[in-house]
Amino acid sequence: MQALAPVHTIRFVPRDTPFASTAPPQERAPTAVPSHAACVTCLVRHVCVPSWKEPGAQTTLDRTTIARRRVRKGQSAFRDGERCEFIYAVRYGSFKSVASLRDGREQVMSFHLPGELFGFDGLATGTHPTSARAIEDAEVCVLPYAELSEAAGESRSVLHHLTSTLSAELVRERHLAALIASTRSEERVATFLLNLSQRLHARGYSASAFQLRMTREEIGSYLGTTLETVSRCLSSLARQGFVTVRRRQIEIIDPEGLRASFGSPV
Amino acid sequence: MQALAPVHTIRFVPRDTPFASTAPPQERAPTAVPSHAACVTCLVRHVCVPSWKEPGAQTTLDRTTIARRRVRKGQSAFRDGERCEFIYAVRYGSFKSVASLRDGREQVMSFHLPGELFGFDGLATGTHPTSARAIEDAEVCVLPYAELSEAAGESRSVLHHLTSTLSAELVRERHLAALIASTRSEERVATFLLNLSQRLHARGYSASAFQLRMTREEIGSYLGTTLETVSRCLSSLARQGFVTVRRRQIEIIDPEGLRASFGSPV
DNA sequence: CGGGAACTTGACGCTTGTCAAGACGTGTGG
DNA sequence: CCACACGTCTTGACAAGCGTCAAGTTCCCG
Repeated sequence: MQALAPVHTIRFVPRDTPFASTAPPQERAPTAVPSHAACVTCLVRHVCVPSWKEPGAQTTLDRTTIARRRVRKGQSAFRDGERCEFIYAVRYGSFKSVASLRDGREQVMSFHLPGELFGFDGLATGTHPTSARAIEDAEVCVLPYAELSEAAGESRSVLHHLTSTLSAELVRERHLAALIASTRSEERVATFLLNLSQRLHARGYSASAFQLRMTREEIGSYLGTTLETVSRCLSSLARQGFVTVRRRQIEIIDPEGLRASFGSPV
Repeated sequence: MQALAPVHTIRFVPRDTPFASTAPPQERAPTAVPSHAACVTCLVRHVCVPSWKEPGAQTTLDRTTIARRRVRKGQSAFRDGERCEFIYAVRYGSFKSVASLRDGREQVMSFHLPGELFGFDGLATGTHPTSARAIEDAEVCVLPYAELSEAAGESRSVLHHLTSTLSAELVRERHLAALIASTRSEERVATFLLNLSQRLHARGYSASAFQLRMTREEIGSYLGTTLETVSRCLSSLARQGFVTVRRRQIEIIDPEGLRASFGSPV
């Protein structure tokens, strides 16, 4: 448990690092020195909640202790039906949000990569409608939502970031629904790879070479198809020379071609 | 243009009114008397933004003039690419949110019924990613987002409603994605009817008999299928005795059976 | 009353789901 | 260190679901 302090928006993450190891990525010395230890060394702090407020401002969040929590592969950050009291920030590792279908199957609703926030789906009812399960060993920061909300009341900047983040989530879900609704499975898989690539790139990793953290089955569930079809589509994309695929190791060889042939339809 | 005043949460809408006419539903005398004329007579005020704040509180919104705007069938409340400056509340009529696909087709992302808010998708980037087109003659209240945001900073209750509304939208989109991803077209159509029924019921209309405001093609686009398949599914559901369908006039005869056979998979 | 939009229904073929067999990789225990 | 077992992935064959094309009907609006 460590208190949170002002952190400015600084990019210090090395670019073009392959997103390959399951171990936490190496942390480097920041190029500027924020005042508190907990976030200073965090790989993803420049997109995280502490960077939301006006530089120099003080909010409730600054007086709040923020827990870090290890979550082992297969364990949940929160479960379906639990009260929604926290927002989570991925420090390293990856998560999936899953809903339990009546027939016992699981529907994957989204994936959460390092530096991304999750848990907003419980704000509406106060109860999480999904579970957030780690798909590899992971660590999260646990932000009490009451304090975050309080900070939003104190700082226009925090409020703005909060609503923007929620709206961005909303748009992402819409894109997914539109993707599934309007395209064939090969295009869905291609778009999924481009999307992963872009998100990893935005976090300082390589956009062209990365390792999938999820199984074919999870991708299939997410994209509204089956693991066999995902496998076939990956093989097909590789045969066409857009990517190379070796199990979970992906290399995007022709991103422009991919975008041109399958780029997001919206 | 009329100023907005405190409005308490009052249910005065008659229940079990068929959702049939395209004309604005008749307005009745409220059972309690809020202090301002503009919202007093509004059919949907008890779910609208003015009801968000603490009873008796004053916020920026109370000093803001709120425009009403008629939108004729086929016209847009806002277009794809426009700056997002307003949130819209449907007074009467219905809207669809559509994204333009690269190939020129249109993807329907959601429908907005009387009493519902829309326009939140533009908060993330400041620009609307979709157009909101009236699918029948409609009227909206136009709430300046800057003032709404300001009011959220002033009132915890407004802030809470704002984030809850955004989160609820998020959950709705997720449900849609999950529905399209995990079910056959007949189940999608059945779920769509149940969802419409529930939303209309929540607004005081009949849950069992209503009129579709959208074409088969729009439903098909929304559900990730084609107008022909929608038509076939409606016929099939009718043949099984769950509903009666006469063009756009829907009657849900066996809601329990529908829910049991096709009820939302999540 | 006429024209067109919206809808229904049928026939056919493509995409994809399902079932099955086998390959590859990884972790575990002898 | 090797063998084995299990999870994951690939590929093939077949069938079902649904998209596409087409023809005809109903309804609404001018």
